[in-house]
Amino acid sequence: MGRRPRRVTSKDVARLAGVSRTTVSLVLNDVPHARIAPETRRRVLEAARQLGYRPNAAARSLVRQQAMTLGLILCHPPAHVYTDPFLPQVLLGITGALQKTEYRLLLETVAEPSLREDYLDLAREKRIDGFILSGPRVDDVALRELHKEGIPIVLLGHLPDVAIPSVDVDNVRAAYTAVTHLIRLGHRRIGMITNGPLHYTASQERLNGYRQGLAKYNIPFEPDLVVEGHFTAESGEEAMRRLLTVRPRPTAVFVASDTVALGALVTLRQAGIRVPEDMALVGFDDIPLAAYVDPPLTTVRLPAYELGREAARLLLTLVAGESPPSSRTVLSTALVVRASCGALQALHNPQSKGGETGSNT
Amino acid sequence: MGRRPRRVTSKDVARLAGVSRTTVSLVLNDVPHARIAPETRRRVLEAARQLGYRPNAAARSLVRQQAMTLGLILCHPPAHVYTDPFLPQVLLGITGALQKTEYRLLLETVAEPSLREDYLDLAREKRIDGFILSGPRVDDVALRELHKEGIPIVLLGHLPDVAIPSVDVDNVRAAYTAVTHLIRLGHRRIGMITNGPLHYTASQERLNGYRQGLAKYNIPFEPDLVVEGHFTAESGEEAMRRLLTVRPRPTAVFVASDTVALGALVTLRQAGIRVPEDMALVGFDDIPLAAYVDPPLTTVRLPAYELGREAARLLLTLVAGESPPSSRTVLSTALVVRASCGALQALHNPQSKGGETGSNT
DNA sequence: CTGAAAGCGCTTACAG
DNA sequence: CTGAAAGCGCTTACAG
Repeated sequence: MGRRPRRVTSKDVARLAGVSRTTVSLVLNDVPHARIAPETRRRVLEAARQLGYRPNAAARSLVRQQAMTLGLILCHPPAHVYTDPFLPQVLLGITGALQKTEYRLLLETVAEPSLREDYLDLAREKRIDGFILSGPRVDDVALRELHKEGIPIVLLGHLPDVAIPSVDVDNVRAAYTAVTHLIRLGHRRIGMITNGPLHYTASQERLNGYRQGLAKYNIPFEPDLVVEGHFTAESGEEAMRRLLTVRPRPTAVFVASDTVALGALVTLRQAGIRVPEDMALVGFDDIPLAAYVDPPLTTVRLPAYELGREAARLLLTLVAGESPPSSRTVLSTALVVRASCGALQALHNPQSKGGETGSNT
Repeated sequence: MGRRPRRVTSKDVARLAGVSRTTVSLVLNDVPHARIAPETRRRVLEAARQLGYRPNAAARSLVRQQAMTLGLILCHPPAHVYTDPFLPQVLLGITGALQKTEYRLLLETVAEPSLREDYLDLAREKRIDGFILSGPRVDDVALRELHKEGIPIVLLGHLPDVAIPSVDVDNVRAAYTAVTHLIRLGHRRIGMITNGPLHYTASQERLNGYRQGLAKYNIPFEPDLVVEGHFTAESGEEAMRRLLTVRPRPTAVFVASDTVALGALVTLRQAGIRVPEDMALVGFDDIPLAAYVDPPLTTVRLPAYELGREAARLLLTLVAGESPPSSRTVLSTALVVRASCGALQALHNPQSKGGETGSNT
């Protein structure tokens, strides 16, 4: 490590350009109503360039009362984040939307117990001007508090009966589509493995979609046919084992997470149950690898990149003080039909991997 | 959006506690040599609590000349980040290490062309006190410049002939282990699919490990048997197709990325080539799903969480002005033997599917 | 068209 | 043991 070079401040630039710091600031910030002589402007720009001057972010934040930083708060249990093949895309969507702006992204992961403290402080210290909260929980009181205080917040996912702007997919509808797809393929006895515990809004909603799908076709709901997953492939393995003990055995299973579905697939393989011949499977998420497992997974595509991008855009309008066009953005999902549901087989096209897609919106 | 409540500053706390702002600062920061009367301290603490006071981060940064923020710069092409099942774990490792500290994490993704500008500015604006750079590239000049200026930097990965502290695995050795494992199983004709283009240090090194493995056993290196992957499963599909045209055909392939290997697996399936009976496969990374594909992937485990954690720890000592115990941390990898390499079959593992267990020689 | 001055909210010598 | 004052590096009315 070398020694830090002397800091260069606006004072240095002013001196070199032979103007005041005011003028330096005016020029560098391109202040609208400031009329600066072209020659002066040139001199300032040149001096700044020559000195490699960059305005100090802290000083600027202090005077502007803006951190120029947005937060991304990840409220998932470690087990989830760990296997989340989804996060990178969301991240890319967010940073993509921020790219042309002066805003930067602060990342915070929140362990369960300390929910409150952490991002409350982040906002109160004015380290961030607003934030995206991924994986909001119903029991999160700090969140409602912050929202009341006027901190710009966007939920990735959503919360019932809270007016916080959100970006999400219609989980109910998506699950409904997945299940009715199986029903139309002739299945009447369809199991479900949830993606996570039911206090996660998304888990609950996907379960609702499953029930609505059954109801639509007058298939009675059987609690025994629903097993809870816990985000991991491992939990899918176990859930499927449980499901296989139910009699009569289901002929199809809707697994509300591809990662969990991969675990289920392993159990099926070990039990010598062929997919889709003996058991049809539909997943959820369309993780990048869903097309590459055997058999390729029929699943519901979640627009991860777009979710991140839209959340960031929404937050950007919020911190700009504008009111957003809509405070609840719902992006559409699409059923991606591959081999695991058996639909392709019915079409005598066992090789296909891309599959047909049908939008559900 | 409600209206922002009046900011509470140290002045408010001082007034309520009946002391000066100096005393407030002294108490709240627990300044070592300040002797504050217990009763005064209590009053200050109580006032701060009552008002929900949190020191303004910008003001604090300005006076301390520390942003209390560390950067994580992701220098991967979008295609890589997109499918990186690895990033969440690294992230968790980093935020875990930062949890007990006052440092926060700023995330920056860098698209190829604009390499220079972006994080140069971040550092020059003093928005970050130092950073972790993931995926350093040999042609990155900005990086060397910043390092010369004394900005604390830790490389996730490493660069030849640069004295920047780094955290990495020994890619050469890991690849060597993977390849010699195949050789010991009897293979003599072993192909390789790289994880990415060879200007990535890691890709180059894994290729070197492959060559060293062959050399050790006096197996001549054949350029035709090496095909470049590009981080994605799709690229693995294509690479394997190319490899299958080589005559005589390899009996085993080392794929330096699990994600890429999954693509290779698809090609093999489509060609009716059984793994491991007709073709043995060893991957790299041990992505969370490696154990859940068919056949389960033998691979090299990369300690993703630990890499993130160690990088953060190293950076923390650097920004604290201390010199680190070692400026090059090398974490160890481990060969994880599953079914795809055929080793389990040789042991008469009951799990293995039917078919001959013929020797691979 | 440009500059002097105040102020953002802290911390930290320096007095007392 | 505690307070008045300076200063971190900017921006922004306000004069001129």
